[in-house]
Amino acid sequence: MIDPRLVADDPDRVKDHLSRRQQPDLHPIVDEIVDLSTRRAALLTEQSELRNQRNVLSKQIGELYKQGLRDEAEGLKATVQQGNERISSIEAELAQVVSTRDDLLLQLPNLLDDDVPTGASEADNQILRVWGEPPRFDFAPQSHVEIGARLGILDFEASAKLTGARFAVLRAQAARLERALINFFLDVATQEHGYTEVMTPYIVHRRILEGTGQLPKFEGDLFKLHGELNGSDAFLIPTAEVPVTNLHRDEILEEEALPLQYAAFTPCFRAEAGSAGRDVRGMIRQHQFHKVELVWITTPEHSAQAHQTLLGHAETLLQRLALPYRVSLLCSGDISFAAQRCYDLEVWLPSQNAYREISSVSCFGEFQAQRMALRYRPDQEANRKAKPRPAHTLNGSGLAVGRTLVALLENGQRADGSVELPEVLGPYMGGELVLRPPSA
RNA sequence: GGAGGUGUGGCCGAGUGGUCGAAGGCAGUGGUCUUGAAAACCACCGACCGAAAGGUCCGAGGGUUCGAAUCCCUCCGCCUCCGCCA
Repeated sequence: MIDPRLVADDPDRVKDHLSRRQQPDLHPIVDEIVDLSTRRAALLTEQSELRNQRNVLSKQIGELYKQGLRDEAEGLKATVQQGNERISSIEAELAQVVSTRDDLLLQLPNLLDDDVPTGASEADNQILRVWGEPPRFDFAPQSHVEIGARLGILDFEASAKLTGARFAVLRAQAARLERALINFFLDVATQEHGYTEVMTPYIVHRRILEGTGQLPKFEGDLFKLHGELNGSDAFLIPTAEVPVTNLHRDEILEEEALPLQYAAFTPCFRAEAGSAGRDVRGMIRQHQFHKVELVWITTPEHSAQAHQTLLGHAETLLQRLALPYRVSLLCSGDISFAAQRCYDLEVWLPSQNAYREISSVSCFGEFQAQRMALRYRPDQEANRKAKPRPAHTLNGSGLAVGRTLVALLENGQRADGSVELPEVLGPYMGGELVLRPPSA
């Protein structure tokens, strides 16, 4: 979340960012937070004074008893009891004020980075560069659905039997290709780009999702477990970002330990609420898909550079796979709730004659760190205590596995119905780099 | 699922309802000593809120009390045994 102090001190700046995000309707929330912060400060001061009085008097009572001065002690007790009543009412109001303020704070999206272009929609995103050439076909290119059916490796009828729409069954070479991509992505990340691989739970508690910003606003996008798990509401993760970024919540990391770089393969579960009718066919938009996610935890001084590095890591993967893609910088109206700056990598899909998102590389600044109490202690000069500061977090897909598989099938398709895969996957596919129909 | 135990500062580990934010040890930091290092010795050494005074934090949340790390309740984590299971 945004630093509560910043909201209180410079509400106009916050409102300006909300306007850029096309959300001026949130302005009243800012004003409310300012009021609540003022009230909170007053209550805190009064509470602190009363507690001090209680502590002082309680000590006196103890001593009076030791000296056998019971009557004097009883008199003080009455005073303390009176104070306690006032403390109780202050505490009640304080709890109310703080929880209301925090609820509101959690609803505010992140501040935007200066270089985020102002715009209303996807159409205003800035295309930064285009890599590779969309392949030319001397036949009408088919979609991965047709290709997969002809090869007998994508089976949407089977998945429909199991769980209905927006699921897929992968067979034979498709299943192997999915697994190959996972391993390829993880190997590059861990062996070349310095990431530590982690495997995490795929079910997390509510507060974990609040930490990364999916909750409280987007509960409808998530699959929620029925009933509680270990004492809390629990959800299927929509991305590895959630468990991985939260790995160090409630910690204070030493600056010299930063940056932390994690790579995680997980399935991702998304309800896809509100996307009815969009991309219903095929593997583009699924309730369950696989993704390798790259996560950074670093300092405010290094996060901008880290963002570029991370972007480069994701791009490397597309380049090795020889998939044509472009990079865009999301505008203020299209960028997600928690992000401060975000690049999308979009891969070329011949069947759609369009670039489609395959990776989203975001810098969150301290937004997530504030929410999850993820801090670091800056390197300090001798004898000078350095206060802990919120760390900066980043993440990027590296890459979405299902969509990569789709892109490979569609870009690698040939007139005879076979598909040619890039060289780099050789070791992962047992050297079989051409997928052929069963009869061929 | 059944039974029992346990949860204190970076780590280990004392702790009685009252002056405990918490003994002691280790680690760490600064210093004395030394040519240097080690050893020894001395000092410092948690976090949060606050301009400050001061306040809060002994797994979490409630309760009892003038006062709770210490008593009571609920929850969570960890450990051991049994059962079940990949």
